[in-house]
Amino acid sequence: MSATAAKRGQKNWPKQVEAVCVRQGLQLTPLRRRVLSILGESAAPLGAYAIIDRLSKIEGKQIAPPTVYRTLEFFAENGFLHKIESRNVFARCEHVGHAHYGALLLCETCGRSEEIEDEALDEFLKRTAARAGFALQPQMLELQGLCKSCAAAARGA
Amino acid sequence: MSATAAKRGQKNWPKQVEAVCVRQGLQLTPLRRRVLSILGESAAPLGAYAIIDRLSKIEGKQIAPPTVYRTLEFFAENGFLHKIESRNVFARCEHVGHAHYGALLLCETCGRSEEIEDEALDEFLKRTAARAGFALQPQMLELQGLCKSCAAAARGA
DNA sequence: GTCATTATGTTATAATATTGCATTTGGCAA
DNA sequence: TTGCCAAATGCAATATTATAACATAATGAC
Ligand SMILES: [Zn+2]
Ligand SMILES: [Zn+2]
Ligand SMILES: [Zn+2]
Ligand SMILES: [Zn+2]
Repeated sequence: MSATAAKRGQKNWPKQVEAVCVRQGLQLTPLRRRVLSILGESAAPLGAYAIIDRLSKIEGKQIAPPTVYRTLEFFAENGFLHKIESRNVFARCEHVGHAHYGALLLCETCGRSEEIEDEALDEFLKRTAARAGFALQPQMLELQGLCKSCAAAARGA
Repeated sequence: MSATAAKRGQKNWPKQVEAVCVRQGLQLTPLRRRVLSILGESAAPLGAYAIIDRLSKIEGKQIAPPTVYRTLEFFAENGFLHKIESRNVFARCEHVGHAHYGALLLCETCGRSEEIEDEALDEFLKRTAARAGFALQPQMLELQGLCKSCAAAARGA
């Protein structure tokens, strides 16, 4: 994805979420809108406490963790957000409303994540796991590496 | 892998670790041996605080977290242990001394983990990520699902 | 033995996340 | 409208996971 496309995705994400909420009768409350906006503006996925801090600034008073964790849970349950378990951060879903076969590509240098959909990957994994008698759940892989620009920078250095 | 083979692996793991330590001149101290034995006897991967509790029982006094975290770090750095980031637990490496291409298959029901080596999987992932301009680090995947026996039990239920 | 290095002990604290319960809000039926 | 229920939020306490900082002890090289 180009940098332009990434920016477009970032800008559109709150609107996409709002559209799905309207369609499905989900309450997009003021609190949820504020958290949506915080997540929407971040270049890289955010941790819960980073969100708590920003929200507290906006509200002008200290917000307690459960407030934010519950909001994040709401977004994750409804497919708007991915929790990245290997880093304890939350990333916008870049395919709101789509089926999810694929992976999150996580850059170790800049912290950004990119989401790819790939049914062939899903199939490959299922077959690989099946050889060991294992039945995989549907899931987003977390793959660690370097994004295009950080890899280029590393080569240049 | 059969249940018998799994049991063999479990029994042999401390000995394999010891052999590698001797070969590489790594100190297998009394503390490390005790932690090795705790990990060697567990059916499923253990969290740091589970290890702290068991070790404290064995030693007859409360062991502090850094003691255990440092021991786990030693095992992980030397390729004897995998930290499972999605669950905050530590699993015996089932291929001590081998190259690592592959995945940890994690059972959501019984908590056990199984390690597979698969160079083709590694290749597939690299190519998939490369299409997005991403350069993957070598890494063990974490794949969530049901192990053979738990999947069978679930079908039977 | 001296010294440097590695390993362990200990205290405190950081970072991440959840429980439980009180209060408020929003939707809806009588 | 009013009363009610369910969903959402506020809030305090606490649980869980992990690290920092510094002191002491053990080990190995010379
Ligand atoms: Zn997604
Ligand atoms: Zn990057
Ligand atoms: Zn391994
Ligand atoms: Zn199982």
